[in-house]
Order: sequence, then structure tokens, then C-alpha cells
Amino acid sequence: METSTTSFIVEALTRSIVEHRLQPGTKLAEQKLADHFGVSRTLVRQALFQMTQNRLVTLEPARGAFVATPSVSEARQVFAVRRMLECEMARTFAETATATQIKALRAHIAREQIAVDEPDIGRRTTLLGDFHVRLAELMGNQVLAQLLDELISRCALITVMYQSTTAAAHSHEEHALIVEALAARDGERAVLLMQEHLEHVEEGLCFDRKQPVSDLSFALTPAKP
Amino acid sequence: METSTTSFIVEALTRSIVEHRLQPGTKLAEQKLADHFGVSRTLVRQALFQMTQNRLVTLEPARGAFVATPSVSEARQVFAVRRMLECEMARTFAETATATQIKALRAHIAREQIAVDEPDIGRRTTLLGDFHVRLAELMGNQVLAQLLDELISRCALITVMYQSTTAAAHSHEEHALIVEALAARDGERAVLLMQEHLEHVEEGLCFDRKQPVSDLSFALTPAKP
DNA sequence: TAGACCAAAAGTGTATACACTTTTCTGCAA
DNA sequence: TTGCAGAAAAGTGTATACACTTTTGGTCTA
Repeated sequence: METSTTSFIVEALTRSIVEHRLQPGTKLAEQKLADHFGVSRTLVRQALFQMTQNRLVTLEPARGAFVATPSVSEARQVFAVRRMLECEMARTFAETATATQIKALRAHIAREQIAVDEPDIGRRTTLLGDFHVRLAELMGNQVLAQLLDELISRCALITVMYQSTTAAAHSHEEHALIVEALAARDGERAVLLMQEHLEHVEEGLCFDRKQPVSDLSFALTPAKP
Repeated sequence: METSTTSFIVEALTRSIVEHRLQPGTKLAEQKLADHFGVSRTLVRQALFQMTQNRLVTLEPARGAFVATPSVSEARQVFAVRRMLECEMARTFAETATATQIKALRAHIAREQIAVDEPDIGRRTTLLGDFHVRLAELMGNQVLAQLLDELISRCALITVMYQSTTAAAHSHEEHALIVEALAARDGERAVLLMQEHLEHVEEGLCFDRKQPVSDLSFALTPAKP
């Protein structure tokens, strides 16, 4: 339990949701989570409460906590906000990018490449999302980075609900193109590529809702490295 | 206690901070808050925990909760994100605005006008911030509206720390100009005005940190209507 | 007087207790 | 067999208890 125990639980649950081990709609029973983490319900409740704020969890009074099931409309709104933020981010980044920053991005792209070839879908999802957060961090704007992190977590949840075929490789290629535009200091092109990228991800969504899983302990156990 | 008790406490504390009745750095002792709201520490703790997420409150381990004291760097980052979001929002709004929406905005401007003339600084701060949230709501993007609400709450906290002279009337005038640009469907002008507006607010900041207040009960009691 | 040390007070962190609500299960009747 | 009523079980919502940490305040010493 590295930092605050509650944060540890929040992060574990968030990973499980983002990496698709916990399906939307799954009930998150407090005592079961408490047993799993070896703590009392108090800490689990704090964690669940916090997670309702970034909309990964919904709390139904007297009925309990569930992994959120974002609506189609909410999904569109999240993507609209991402486009607003990330297109501007790409523009600014292209204007101010240093060689060190470009190098860091290329390193990330390389890590993505490896993950895309591997079967671990969780790690792949995480890395593909992290690309966008990394961009914000490299710009030195932690506020933006944290905001994007939340939005991208929500997108991961949306993806598992609505995505038909995983377009992981496609996303990775688009990331690489964006980095090259940034490296060339071509702001307009970077903006365009980012916009298209986000539109592609959004277009990949459809409307067949999956069913929740029931085995909490299994879902919470991360894949072995 | 209309909705969930915890939410009630969160909203009460948020109002107190945003409306400058609670100064940055003020200690938020759990038992005192619990007594004030007539609940147990449990609910107060949940509320404080939630408020650490949107950075209105900081939690120091074993020392307690305090009204956050955002750094200059954080302030700049928050404003940078607001510019990204709100300039794009102005552009989109101008493209899609209906007569009904414009009417709603003009109504808000009218309410601002009344508040600017009144001495109640709390209500003024709230209304001037709400203008931006209202814009997002009218666009039908709740995700954006909620995000902006959080950012603007943080800005209110930043303002009380760093603002030299309150430029309330100035902000109000700029809001009015933005609405007229939107009404004229002049997207570019709306973007420019919004950008300048946010820059003006940010420029109004300086660096004399104020001292925390100690009288919790007084600060939490809203001004009589 | 200033500073250090120690005990008491206050405050935080987590677990547990208990009331109340929802869900599940059982038995009876149609 | 199906459907419903009611009891039992499980689960949530809030308060309280208690261990442990920080702060406070006073006393003793240099």
C-alpha cells in the first residue's frame, strides 16, 4: 500500500475498469471489495465515492455502487471536449516543441509498438491512452494532464461499451503520424491529424451493450507481467 | 438536506470557498464542521475527500484538511486550459446558436448587471463564473459544463489569492460583448473576445498572499438574501 | 528569558456497530 | 406450476469507538 490506502483502491479499481476487466454495470459490493483489499468498508466507501466524481462509478442510493454505463450522448460529449482540448494542445505543442520532448514522444511510440504486437489488451489500452496524457505532461501543464487522464479513462469505459472491433493498431499509427507532424513543427497538420484521430476513434463506436461480469476477485487481479 | 448529505456539505463548502468567505489555507477541522452541519465526522470526511479531487481542498496526512492554496504556476495552467476550452466553445456556439440560446444568455447578462451594482460580492463572483458554465450548458454539453464548473471554482480560489483589485464590472462588460458577437454569429470575433477576456482576468492577478481566517462558523453561514 | 522536554489535549485514520433498506428465499394458495 | 406474502439474509448509510499522530501548554534548566 504505497501511498494513502484509499488512493491505492481508487487506482486499482480504475485500472480494472480502464483495462476492461470490470464490465460496465458490474455491481461493486463494499464488503466484497473490503475483503479483497483486506481493509474495512470505510476505505472502500471513500474510494467508491471519489470514483463517482470522474464518472467511472455510479452510486444508487441504498442499492450500492456500479461500474458506470455511459450513455451514447455522454460518449459524444466526452469526445467533443477531448477534441477541443487536444487540437489546441497539438497546435501549442508544435509551436513550442523541443528536441527532448520529441524524443520522449518517439520513445512512447516505440513502447506502443511493442504493446500493439502483444496480446495483453489491458496494457495496450493503457499505453494508447497515455499517449495523450504524455503530450500534456510534456507541455508542463499538469492541470491539463490530469483532466485528460480523467477524460481518457472515461473513453476507455465508453470504448468497452460501444466499440465493435478494436482499432488499436490504427490508433497507434495515427499517434506516430501526429508525432512526426509535431517534430516537423507543422502545427496545422498536427491539429488536423489529431482531429481526424479522435474522429476515427469516435466513429469506431457502435451500440451493442455488453453484459456485466460477476466475478469481482478475478477481475481485480491484474494480469501477471 | 435536499439530496445526499455529503453532497450538501460539498456544495456548502464549495460556495464558501468560491464566494471568498473561506480564505486559502484555512484549516477545515472535521469535528468543527461536523458540529456545524449537525452530522458525524464520517460525512464530513467524505465531503473533504471529494473536494481534494477538484483541488479546492488539500489533505495533509495526519494533519487535516485545508482550503487549497494554488500556486502561481497552477493558476497559469488552469487559465491555459480554460482558454483552450472556452475559445473553441465560443466558436462552436457562434456556429450553432439559436435565438432561444441567445435570449437565455442575454437574461444571464441582465442578472449579472444587477449583481454588479449590489454589494454582495459572493453572489457577483458566482454569477460571473456561471456565465461560462451557462454557455456550456446551453450548448447541451453537460460534460463540458461540469468540467468548466470545476475549473471556474478553482479560478475563484486563485482570484482571492492573487487578485489585486476586483475587476468585476470589467468582466461583466466583456461578457456582454461576447454575447453580442455570438448573437451576430461572428465566431471569430467571439473567440477573440473570449481569449482577451480570459487574458484580462489572468492579467489582473498579482502575488500578495492573504492570511487564512479562523472563524469557521461565520464563514460557512451564507449571507442573508 | 529562551529553549528543550514531557504530559495532556486535540485531531486524524481506520474499524466496528447498528439502524434501515433492498434483495433473496421459503412456503402457501390459486 | 406459477405467483405472491412475508420472513430471513445481505447490503447500505451513519454514528461511534479507539489507536495513533500532531499540537499545545507548562515546567524545568541553562
